[in-house]
Amino acid sequence: MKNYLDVIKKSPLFHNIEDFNVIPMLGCIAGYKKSYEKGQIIFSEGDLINEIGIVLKGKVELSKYGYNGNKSIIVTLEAPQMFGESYACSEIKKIPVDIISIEDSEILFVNVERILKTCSNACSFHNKMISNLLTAVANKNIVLNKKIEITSKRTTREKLLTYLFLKAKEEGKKQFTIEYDRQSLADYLEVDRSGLSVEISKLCKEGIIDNQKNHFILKRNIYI
Amino acid sequence: MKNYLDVIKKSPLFHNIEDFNVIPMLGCIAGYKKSYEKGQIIFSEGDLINEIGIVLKGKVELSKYGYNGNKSIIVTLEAPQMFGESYACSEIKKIPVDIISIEDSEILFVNVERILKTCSNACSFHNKMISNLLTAVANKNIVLNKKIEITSKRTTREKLLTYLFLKAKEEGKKQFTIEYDRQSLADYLEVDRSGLSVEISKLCKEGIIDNQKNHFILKRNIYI
DNA sequence: CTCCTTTTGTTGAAAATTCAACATACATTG
DNA sequence: CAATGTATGTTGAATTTTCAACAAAAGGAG
Repeated sequence: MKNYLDVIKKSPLFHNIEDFNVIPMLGCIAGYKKSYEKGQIIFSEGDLINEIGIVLKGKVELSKYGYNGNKSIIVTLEAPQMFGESYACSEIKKIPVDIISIEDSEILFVNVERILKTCSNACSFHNKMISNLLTAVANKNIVLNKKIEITSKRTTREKLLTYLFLKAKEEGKKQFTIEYDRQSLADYLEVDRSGLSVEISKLCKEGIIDNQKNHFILKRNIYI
Repeated sequence: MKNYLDVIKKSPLFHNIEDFNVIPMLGCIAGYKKSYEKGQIIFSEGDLINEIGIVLKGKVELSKYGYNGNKSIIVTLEAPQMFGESYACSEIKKIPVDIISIEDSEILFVNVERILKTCSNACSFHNKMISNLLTAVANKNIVLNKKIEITSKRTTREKLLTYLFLKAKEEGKKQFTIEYDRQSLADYLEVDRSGLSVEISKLCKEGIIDNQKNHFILKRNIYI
Protein backbone atom coordinates (compact mmCIF):
# COMPACT_ATOMS: atom_id res chain seq x y z
CA MET A 1 0.00 0.00 0.00
CA LYS A 2 1.24 3.44 -0.97
CA ASN A 3 2.17 5.57 1.99
CA TYR A 4 0.90 8.86 0.53
CA LEU A 5 3.52 10.87 2.36
CA ASP A 6 3.38 13.56 -0.31
CA VAL A 7 -0.36 14.00 0.27
CA ILE A 8 -0.16 13.84 4.04
CA LYS A 9 2.44 16.59 4.05
CA LYS A 10 -0.01 18.87 2.23
CA SER A 11 -2.75 18.37 4.79
CA PRO A 12 -3.38 21.38 7.06
CA LEU A 13 -2.75 19.13 10.05
CA PHE A 14 0.83 18.52 8.97
CA HIS A 15 1.56 22.06 7.91
CA ASN A 16 5.11 23.09 8.79
CA ILE A 17 6.02 19.66 10.07
CA GLU A 18 9.28 18.61 8.48
CA ASP A 19 9.16 15.68 6.07
CA PHE A 20 11.37 13.47 8.19
CA ASN A 21 9.08 13.99 11.16
CA VAL A 22 5.88 12.90 9.46
CA ILE A 23 6.39 9.15 9.88
CA PRO A 24 7.41 9.34 13.56
CA MET A 25 4.51 11.72 14.11
CA LEU A 26 2.05 9.25 12.61
CA GLY A 27 3.34 6.58 14.94
CA CYS A 28 3.11 8.96 17.85
CA ILE A 29 -0.57 9.76 17.24
CA ALA A 30 -1.45 6.24 16.11
CA GLY A 31 -2.66 7.28 12.67
CA TYR A 32 -3.89 4.49 10.43
CA LYS A 33 -5.01 4.19 6.83
CA LYS A 34 -8.16 2.54 5.63
CA SER A 35 -9.44 1.80 2.12
CA TYR A 36 -13.00 2.35 0.98
CA GLU A 37 -14.65 1.21 -2.20
CA LYS A 38 -16.84 3.47 -4.26
CA GLY A 39 -20.19 3.78 -2.53
CA GLN A 40 -18.98 2.56 0.85
CA ILE A 41 -20.12 4.38 3.95
CA ILE A 42 -17.36 5.93 6.04
CA PHE A 43 -19.55 7.40 8.78
CA SER A 44 -23.31 7.41 9.18
CA GLU A 45 -25.29 10.24 10.65
CA GLY A 46 -25.36 9.90 14.40
CA ASP A 47 -22.03 8.08 14.69
CA LEU A 48 -19.80 9.24 17.50
CA ILE A 49 -16.44 10.22 16.17
CA ASN A 50 -13.12 10.82 17.87
CA GLU A 51 -11.07 10.76 14.74
CA ILE A 52 -10.27 13.19 12.01
CA GLY A 53 -10.29 11.78 8.49
CA ILE A 54 -7.82 12.97 5.89
CA VAL A 55 -8.56 12.08 2.28
CA LEU A 56 -5.40 10.60 0.73
CA LYS A 57 -6.94 9.31 -2.48
CA GLY A 58 -10.35 9.38 -4.12
CA LYS A 59 -13.36 11.45 -3.16
CA VAL A 60 -15.75 11.53 -0.25
CA GLU A 61 -19.12 13.17 -0.07
CA LEU A 62 -20.81 14.72 2.96
CA SER A 63 -24.57 14.59 2.63
CA LYS A 64 -27.59 14.87 4.82
CA TYR A 65 -31.31 14.27 4.89
CA GLY A 66 -33.68 17.13 5.69
CA TYR A 67 -37.02 17.17 7.46
CA ASN A 68 -38.74 16.17 4.23
CA GLY A 69 -36.47 13.19 3.66
CA ASN A 70 -34.67 14.90 0.79
CA LYS A 71 -31.00 14.19 0.55
CA SER A 72 -28.73 17.15 -0.04
CA ILE A 73 -25.04 17.03 -0.79
CA ILE A 74 -23.17 19.42 1.43
CA VAL A 75 -19.68 19.14 0.03
CA THR A 76 -17.34 16.85 -1.85
CA LEU A 77 -13.81 16.46 -0.55
CA GLU A 78 -10.62 15.19 -2.13
CA ALA A 79 -6.98 14.90 -1.10
CA PRO A 80 -5.63 16.43 1.06
CA GLN A 81 -8.76 17.80 2.68
CA MET A 82 -9.96 16.61 6.07
CA PHE A 83 -13.33 16.01 7.63
CA GLY A 84 -14.87 15.45 11.03
CA GLU A 85 -12.48 17.74 12.90
CA SER A 86 -15.20 20.03 14.28
CA TYR A 87 -17.12 17.12 15.71
CA ALA A 88 -14.16 15.11 16.90
CA CYS A 89 -12.92 18.18 18.78
CA SER A 90 -16.24 19.33 20.17
CA GLU A 91 -18.41 18.13 23.02
CA ILE A 92 -21.04 16.97 20.54
CA LYS A 93 -19.24 14.12 18.87
CA LYS A 94 -22.33 12.96 17.00
CA ILE A 95 -21.88 13.80 13.36
CA PRO A 96 -25.00 15.15 11.67
CA VAL A 97 -24.06 13.97 8.17
CA ASP A 98 -23.43 10.84 6.19
CA ILE A 99 -19.90 10.54 4.86
CA ILE A 100 -19.62 8.30 1.83
CA SER A 101 -16.73 7.31 -0.41
CA ILE A 102 -17.86 8.15 -3.94
CA GLU A 103 -14.69 6.83 -5.53
CA ASP A 104 -12.28 4.14 -4.41
CA SER A 105 -10.61 6.07 -1.62
CA GLU A 106 -7.91 5.91 1.01
CA ILE A 107 -8.47 7.72 4.27
CA LEU A 108 -5.99 8.46 7.02
CA PHE A 109 -7.55 8.55 10.47
CA VAL A 110 -5.98 10.30 13.41
CA ASN A 111 -7.36 10.28 16.91
CA VAL A 112 -7.89 13.71 18.45
CA GLU A 113 -7.18 12.60 21.98
CA ARG A 114 -3.89 11.19 20.88
CA ILE A 115 -3.04 14.49 19.27
CA LEU A 116 -3.94 16.42 22.41
CA LYS A 117 -2.10 14.14 24.80
CA THR A 118 1.48 15.29 24.51
CA CYS A 119 3.51 12.15 24.03
CA SER A 120 6.12 10.86 26.43
CA ASN A 121 8.99 11.89 24.17
CA ALA A 122 7.56 15.44 24.11
CA CYS A 123 8.24 15.79 20.42
CA SER A 124 8.36 19.36 19.19
CA PHE A 125 6.23 18.62 16.13
CA HIS A 126 3.49 17.36 18.39
CA ASN A 127 2.88 20.88 19.62
CA LYS A 128 2.96 22.10 16.07
CA MET A 129 0.21 19.67 15.16
CA ILE A 130 -1.99 20.80 18.04
CA SER A 131 -1.56 24.36 16.92
CA ASN A 132 -2.32 23.34 13.31
CA LEU A 133 -5.51 21.66 14.42
CA LEU A 134 -6.62 24.67 16.42
CA THR A 135 -5.80 26.98 13.52
CA ALA A 136 -7.78 24.84 11.09
CA VAL A 137 -10.87 24.81 13.29
CA ALA A 138 -10.57 28.54 14.00
CA ASN A 139 -10.15 29.31 10.30
CA LYS A 140 -13.32 27.44 9.46
CA ASN A 141 -15.01 29.43 12.16
CA ILE A 142 -14.09 32.66 10.44
CA VAL A 143 -15.28 31.41 7.08
CA LEU A 144 -18.63 30.46 8.59
CA ASN A 145 -18.96 33.75 10.43
CA LYS A 146 -18.38 35.66 7.24
CA LYS A 147 -20.92 33.59 5.35
CA ILE A 148 -23.50 34.25 8.06
CA GLU A 149 -22.80 37.96 8.02
CA ILE A 150 -23.47 38.01 4.29
CA THR A 151 -26.42 35.67 4.00
CA SER A 152 -28.22 37.08 7.02
CA LYS A 153 -29.03 40.17 4.95
CA ARG A 154 -32.56 40.05 3.66
CA THR A 155 -32.33 41.11 0.02
CA THR A 156 -30.20 40.00 -2.89
CA ARG A 157 -28.88 43.53 -3.22
CA GLU A 158 -27.80 43.72 0.41
CA LYS A 159 -26.21 40.28 0.31
CA LEU A 160 -24.29 41.15 -2.82
CA LEU A 161 -23.13 44.52 -1.52
CA THR A 162 -22.07 43.01 1.79
CA TYR A 163 -20.13 40.34 -0.05
CA LEU A 164 -18.42 42.87 -2.33
CA PHE A 165 -17.71 45.20 0.58
CA LEU A 166 -16.04 42.45 2.60
CA LYS A 167 -14.09 41.29 -0.41
CA ALA A 168 -12.86 44.81 -1.08
CA LYS A 169 -11.81 45.15 2.52
CA GLU A 170 -9.92 41.85 2.41
CA GLU A 171 -8.17 42.81 -0.80
CA GLY A 172 -7.55 46.33 0.43
CA LYS A 173 -8.74 47.80 -2.87
CA LYS A 174 -11.97 48.76 -4.56
CA GLN A 175 -11.14 46.68 -7.61
CA PHE A 176 -10.84 42.93 -7.52
CA THR A 177 -11.60 39.63 -9.20
CA ILE A 178 -13.79 37.10 -7.43
CA GLU A 179 -13.40 33.35 -7.49
CA TYR A 180 -17.02 32.59 -8.36
CA ASP A 181 -18.96 32.49 -11.58
CA ARG A 182 -22.53 33.76 -11.43
CA GLN A 183 -24.12 30.47 -10.42
CA SER A 184 -21.55 29.78 -7.69
CA LEU A 185 -21.90 33.30 -6.37
CA ALA A 186 -25.68 32.91 -6.28
CA ASP A 187 -25.25 29.63 -4.40
CA TYR A 188 -22.87 31.21 -1.92
CA LEU A 189 -25.18 34.17 -1.34
CA GLU A 190 -28.19 31.81 -1.17
CA VAL A 191 -30.11 33.68 -3.86
CA ASP A 192 -31.54 33.05 -7.29
CA ARG A 193 -29.03 33.28 -10.12
CA SER A 194 -31.21 35.31 -12.45
CA GLY A 195 -32.18 37.65 -9.63
CA LEU A 196 -28.50 38.14 -8.91
CA SER A 197 -27.81 39.06 -12.54
CA VAL A 198 -30.63 41.58 -12.40
CA GLU A 199 -29.21 43.15 -9.26
CA ILE A 200 -25.70 43.38 -10.70
CA SER A 201 -27.08 45.11 -13.78
CA LYS A 202 -29.03 47.55 -11.65
CA LEU A 203 -26.01 48.46 -9.52
CA CYS A 204 -24.02 49.06 -12.68
CA LYS A 205 -26.70 51.32 -14.16
CA GLU A 206 -26.93 53.21 -10.89
CA GLY A 207 -23.20 53.82 -11.06
CA ILE A 208 -22.51 52.10 -7.77
CA ILE A 209 -20.33 49.36 -9.21
CA ASP A 210 -18.67 48.38 -12.46
CA ASN A 211 -18.55 44.77 -13.52
CA GLN A 212 -16.98 42.69 -16.25
CA LYS A 213 -17.45 38.97 -15.69
CA ASN A 214 -15.65 38.19 -12.42
CA HIS A 215 -14.08 41.59 -12.06
CA PHE A 216 -15.81 44.17 -9.90
CA ILE A 217 -15.13 47.81 -9.16
CA LEU A 218 -16.82 49.57 -6.26
CA LYS A 219 -17.43 53.16 -7.30
CA ARG A 220 -19.31 54.95 -4.52
CA ASN A 221 -21.69 54.71 -1.60
CA ILE A 222 -19.59 51.90 -0.22
CA TYR A 223 -17.74 52.67 2.99
CA ILE A 224 -14.62 50.59 3.20
CA MET B 1 -8.36 44.66 42.77
CA LYS B 2 -10.65 41.68 43.06
CA ASN B 3 -9.19 38.50 41.64
CA TYR B 4 -12.45 37.15 40.20
CA LEU B 5 -11.36 33.56 40.72
CA ASP B 6 -14.97 32.47 40.98
CA VAL B 7 -15.70 33.94 37.54
CA ILE B 8 -12.53 32.68 35.92
CA LYS B 9 -13.31 29.16 37.07
CA LYS B 10 -16.62 29.31 35.20
CA SER B 11 -15.00 30.33 31.93
CA PRO B 12 -14.93 27.57 29.29
CA LEU B 13 -11.17 27.95 29.09
CA PHE B 14 -10.79 26.88 32.72
CA HIS B 15 -13.34 24.11 32.60
CA ASN B 16 -12.24 21.11 34.68
CA ILE B 17 -9.15 22.84 35.96
CA GLU B 18 -9.02 22.45 39.71
CA ASP B 19 -9.44 25.59 41.77
CA PHE B 20 -5.99 25.40 43.30
CA ASN B 21 -4.47 25.23 39.83
CA VAL B 22 -6.10 28.36 38.47
CA ILE B 23 -3.62 30.83 39.94
CA PRO B 24 -0.50 28.90 38.91
CA MET B 25 -2.08 28.44 35.50
CA LEU B 26 -2.62 32.17 35.12
CA GLY B 27 1.02 32.75 35.92
CA CYS B 28 2.04 30.06 33.48
CA ILE B 29 0.16 31.62 30.58
CA ALA B 30 0.89 35.19 31.63
CA GLY B 31 -2.73 36.19 31.98
CA TYR B 32 -3.39 39.77 33.04
CA LYS B 33 -6.43 41.81 34.00
CA LYS B 34 -7.34 45.19 32.61
CA SER B 35 -10.12 47.61 33.53
CA TYR B 36 -12.26 49.50 31.06
CA GLU B 37 -14.65 52.33 31.66
CA LYS B 38 -18.07 52.46 30.16
CA GLY B 39 -17.73 53.39 26.49
CA GLN B 40 -14.04 52.58 26.25
CA ILE B 41 -12.81 50.73 23.18
CA ILE B 42 -11.21 47.36 23.85
CA PHE B 43 -10.36 46.48 20.26
CA SER B 44 -11.02 48.35 17.05
CA GLU B 45 -11.85 46.74 13.76
CA GLY B 46 -8.66 45.75 12.00
CA ASP B 47 -6.61 45.28 15.16
CA LEU B 48 -4.37 42.24 15.17
CA ILE B 49 -5.08 40.12 18.19
CA ASN B 50 -3.16 37.31 19.80
CA GLU B 51 -5.12 37.30 23.00
CA ILE B 52 -8.39 35.92 24.15
CA GLY B 53 -10.48 38.21 26.33
CA ILE B 54 -12.56 36.84 29.17
CA VAL B 55 -15.21 39.13 30.64
CA LEU B 56 -14.84 39.12 34.43
CA LYS B 57 -17.16 42.01 35.21
CA GLY B 58 -19.40 44.33 33.23
CA LYS B 59 -20.51 44.03 29.65
CA VAL B 60 -18.83 44.27 26.28
CA GLU B 61 -20.44 44.75 22.92
CA LEU B 62 -19.26 43.45 19.56
CA SER B 63 -20.44 45.68 16.75
CA LYS B 64 -19.61 46.35 13.16
CA TYR B 65 -20.22 48.80 10.35
CA GLY B 66 -21.73 47.56 7.08
CA TYR B 67 -21.23 48.74 3.51
CA ASN B 68 -23.75 51.53 4.05
CA GLY B 69 -22.01 52.80 7.18
CA ASN B 70 -24.75 51.49 9.44
CA LYS B 71 -23.60 50.13 12.75
CA SER B 72 -25.05 46.82 13.83
CA ILE B 73 -24.61 45.19 17.19
CA ILE B 74 -23.61 41.59 16.79
CA VAL B 75 -23.67 40.40 20.37
CA THR B 76 -23.36 41.55 23.95
CA LEU B 77 -21.18 39.52 26.28
CA GLU B 78 -20.95 39.32 30.03
CA ALA B 79 -19.02 37.25 32.56
CA PRO B 80 -17.73 34.60 32.10
CA GLN B 81 -17.96 34.69 28.31
CA MET B 82 -14.92 35.11 26.12
CA PHE B 83 -14.21 36.86 22.85
CA GLY B 84 -11.58 36.95 20.15
CA GLU B 85 -10.67 33.29 20.37
CA SER B 86 -11.50 32.51 16.74
CA TYR B 87 -9.29 35.30 15.49
CA ALA B 88 -6.48 34.86 17.98
CA CYS B 89 -6.29 31.18 17.00
CA SER B 90 -6.65 31.60 13.26
CA GLU B 91 -4.30 32.73 10.54
CA ILE B 92 -6.37 35.88 10.04
CA LYS B 93 -5.72 37.70 13.26
CA LYS B 94 -7.40 40.89 12.09
CA ILE B 95 -10.66 41.24 13.93
CA PRO B 96 -13.56 42.43 11.80
CA VAL B 97 -15.51 44.01 14.67
CA ASP B 98 -15.28 46.77 17.21
CA ILE B 99 -15.28 45.55 20.79
CA ILE B 100 -16.45 48.14 23.28
CA SER B 101 -16.99 48.12 27.01
CA ILE B 102 -20.58 49.24 27.54
CA GLU B 103 -20.32 49.12 31.33
CA ASP B 104 -17.37 49.52 33.65
CA SER B 105 -15.71 46.19 32.97
CA GLU B 106 -12.80 43.99 33.90
CA ILE B 107 -11.27 41.80 31.25
CA LEU B 108 -8.79 38.97 31.66
CA PHE B 109 -6.46 38.58 28.69
CA VAL B 110 -4.61 35.39 27.91
CA ASN B 111 -2.15 34.95 25.10
CA VAL B 112 -2.87 32.07 22.75
CA GLU B 113 0.75 31.36 21.97
CA ARG B 114 1.47 31.05 25.67
CA ILE B 115 -1.36 28.57 25.98
CA LEU B 116 -0.10 26.50 23.06
CA LYS B 117 3.52 26.48 24.17
CA THR B 118 3.61 23.77 26.79
CA CYS B 119 5.41 25.24 29.73
CA SER B 120 8.72 24.03 31.11
CA ASN B 121 7.09 22.46 34.15
CA ALA B 122 4.79 20.51 31.82
CA CYS B 123 1.81 21.12 34.06
CA SER B 124 -1.05 18.74 33.50
CA PHE B 125 -3.68 21.49 33.54
CA HIS B 126 -1.89 23.16 30.69
CA ASN B 127 -2.93 20.35 28.38
CA LYS B 128 -6.41 20.57 29.75
CA MET B 129 -6.58 24.23 28.82
CA ILE B 130 -5.43 23.55 25.27
CA SER B 131 -8.12 20.96 24.94
CA ASN B 132 -10.67 23.38 26.42
CA LEU B 133 -9.71 26.00 23.90
CA LEU B 134 -10.00 23.58 21.01
CA THR B 135 -13.35 22.37 22.28
CA ALA B 136 -14.66 25.90 22.61
CA VAL B 137 -13.68 26.83 19.07
CA ALA B 138 -15.02 23.54 17.69
CA ASN B 139 -18.30 23.99 19.57
CA LYS B 140 -18.80 27.41 18.07
CA ASN B 141 -18.12 25.87 14.72
CA ILE B 142 -21.00 23.47 15.19
CA VAL B 143 -23.35 26.21 16.30
CA LEU B 144 -22.49 28.23 13.19
CA ASN B 145 -22.86 25.21 10.92
CA LYS B 146 -26.29 24.53 12.28
CA LYS B 147 -27.36 28.12 11.86
CA ILE B 148 -26.23 28.06 8.24
CA GLU B 149 -28.04 24.82 7.58
CA ILE B 150 -31.24 26.41 8.85
CA THR B 151 -31.00 29.89 7.40
CA SER B 152 -29.81 28.71 3.99
CA LYS B 153 -33.32 27.46 3.33
CA ARG B 154 -35.23 29.86 1.14
CA THR B 155 -38.67 30.15 2.75
CA THR B 156 -39.85 30.89 6.27
CA ARG B 157 -41.65 27.55 6.33
CA GLU B 158 -38.55 25.57 5.36
CA LYS B 159 -36.37 27.45 7.83
CA LEU B 160 -38.84 26.84 10.63
CA LEU B 161 -39.29 23.16 9.81
CA THR B 162 -35.55 22.64 9.56
CA TYR B 163 -35.09 24.33 12.90
CA LEU B 164 -37.80 22.25 14.56
CA PHE B 165 -36.54 19.07 12.93
CA LEU B 166 -33.00 19.60 14.20
CA LYS B 167 -34.27 20.53 17.64
CA ALA B 168 -36.36 17.36 17.79
CA LYS B 169 -33.37 15.29 16.76
CA GLU B 170 -31.20 16.91 19.43
CA GLU B 171 -33.82 16.34 22.08
CA GLY B 172 -34.57 12.85 20.82
CA LYS B 173 -38.31 13.49 20.99
CA LYS B 174 -41.03 15.03 18.91
CA GLN B 175 -42.13 17.26 21.76
CA PHE B 176 -39.98 19.97 23.19
CA THR B 177 -39.75 23.51 24.49
CA ILE B 178 -37.58 26.02 22.70
CA GLU B 179 -35.50 28.75 24.29
CA TYR B 180 -36.76 31.54 22.04
CA ASP B 181 -39.81 33.75 22.09
CA ARG B 182 -41.32 34.62 18.71
CA GLN B 183 -39.17 37.65 18.03
CA SER B 184 -35.93 35.89 18.99
CA LEU B 185 -36.86 32.88 16.90
CA ALA B 186 -37.59 35.16 13.93
CA ASP B 187 -34.22 36.83 14.46
CA TYR B 188 -32.43 33.50 14.63
CA LEU B 189 -34.16 32.22 11.50
CA GLU B 190 -33.56 35.59 9.79
CA VAL B 191 -37.23 36.07 8.93
CA ASP B 192 -40.02 38.50 9.65
CA ARG B 193 -41.76 37.96 12.98
CA SER B 194 -45.29 38.34 11.69
CA GLY B 195 -44.54 36.04 8.76
CA LEU B 196 -43.23 33.50 11.21
CA SER B 197 -46.44 33.68 13.23
CA VAL B 198 -48.45 33.14 10.06
CA GLU B 199 -46.39 30.08 9.16
CA ILE B 200 -46.73 28.57 12.63
CA SER B 201 -50.49 29.02 12.45
CA LYS B 202 -50.61 27.38 9.02
CA LEU B 203 -48.57 24.38 10.12
CA CYS B 204 -50.90 23.94 13.08
CA LYS B 205 -54.00 24.11 10.88
CA GLU B 206 -52.45 21.63 8.47
CA GLY B 207 -51.93 19.25 11.37
CA ILE B 208 -48.18 19.10 10.89
CA ILE B 209 -47.29 20.59 14.25
CA ASP B 210 -48.93 21.60 17.50
CA ASN B 211 -47.82 24.69 19.31
CA GLN B 212 -48.47 26.42 22.59
CA LYS B 213 -46.15 29.35 23.19
CA ASN B 214 -42.64 27.89 23.32
CA HIS B 215 -43.75 24.29 23.27
CA PHE B 216 -43.86 22.46 19.94
CA ILE B 217 -45.05 19.01 18.94
CA LEU B 218 -44.12 17.55 15.59
CA LYS B 219 -47.03 15.45 14.42
CA ARG B 220 -46.27 14.06 10.97
CA ASN B 221 -44.39 14.50 7.70
CA ILE B 222 -41.27 15.13 9.66
CA TYR B 223 -38.61 12.48 9.36
CA ILE B 224 -36.51 12.40 12.45
C1' DC C 1 -15.17 30.40 -39.33
C1' DT C 2 -19.02 27.69 -37.94
C1' DC C 3 -21.31 24.79 -34.91
C1' DC C 4 -22.32 23.60 -30.41
C1' DT C 5 -22.26 24.16 -25.53
C1' DT C 6 -22.12 26.83 -21.52
C1' DT C 7 -22.71 30.98 -19.16
C1' DT C 8 -24.98 35.17 -18.38
C1' DG C 9 -28.72 38.57 -18.95
C1' DT C 10 -33.70 39.68 -19.47
C1' DT C 11 -38.53 39.26 -18.92
C1' DG C 12 -43.07 38.51 -16.87
C1' DA C 13 -45.92 35.83 -13.89
C1' DA C 14 -46.43 33.44 -9.55
C1' DA C 15 -45.08 32.92 -4.90
C1' DA C 16 -43.15 34.54 -0.71
C1' DT C 17 -41.42 38.07 2.27
C1' DT C 18 -41.61 42.33 4.43
C1' DC C 19 -43.85 46.16 6.45
C1' DA C 20 -47.23 48.75 8.93
C1' DA C 21 -51.15 48.72 11.37
C1' DC C 22 -54.20 46.82 14.29
C1' DA C 23 -56.45 43.07 17.34
C1' DT C 24 -56.00 39.93 20.83
C1' DA C 25 -53.88 37.52 24.49
C1' DC C 26 -50.84 37.45 28.34
C1' DA C 27 -48.30 39.26 32.26
C1' DT C 28 -47.21 42.65 35.77
C1' DT C 29 -47.93 45.85 39.11
C1' DG C 30 -49.89 49.14 41.74
C1' DC D 1 -58.96 43.80 39.60
C1' DA D 2 -58.08 47.51 36.70
C1' DA D 3 -54.55 49.48 34.06
C1' DT D 4 -50.64 49.24 31.52
C1' DG D 5 -47.20 47.25 28.79
C1' DT D 6 -45.41 43.42 26.21
C1' DA D 7 -45.83 39.48 23.20
C1' DT D 8 -48.27 37.26 19.65
C1' DG D 9 -51.58 36.72 15.84
C1' DT D 10 -53.86 38.62 11.68
C1' DT D 11 -54.51 41.30 7.63
C1' DG D 12 -53.65 43.60 3.17
C1' DA D 13 -50.51 46.26 0.35
C1' DA D 14 -45.94 46.87 -1.39
C1' DT D 15 -41.68 44.88 -2.30
C1' DT D 16 -38.74 41.17 -3.44
C1' DT D 17 -37.68 36.60 -4.74
C1' DT D 18 -38.26 32.69 -7.33
C1' DC D 19 -39.25 30.20 -11.42
C1' DA D 20 -39.46 29.16 -16.24
C1' DA D 21 -38.47 30.36 -20.58
C1' DC D 22 -35.92 32.54 -23.78
C1' DA D 23 -32.21 35.76 -25.79
C1' DA D 24 -27.61 37.09 -26.07
C1' DA D 25 -22.83 36.51 -25.30
C1' DA D 26 -18.69 33.87 -24.60
C1' DG D 27 -15.82 29.85 -25.19
C1' DG D 28 -14.17 25.53 -27.42
C1' DA D 29 -13.71 22.00 -30.93
C1' DG D 30 -13.37 20.67 -35.36
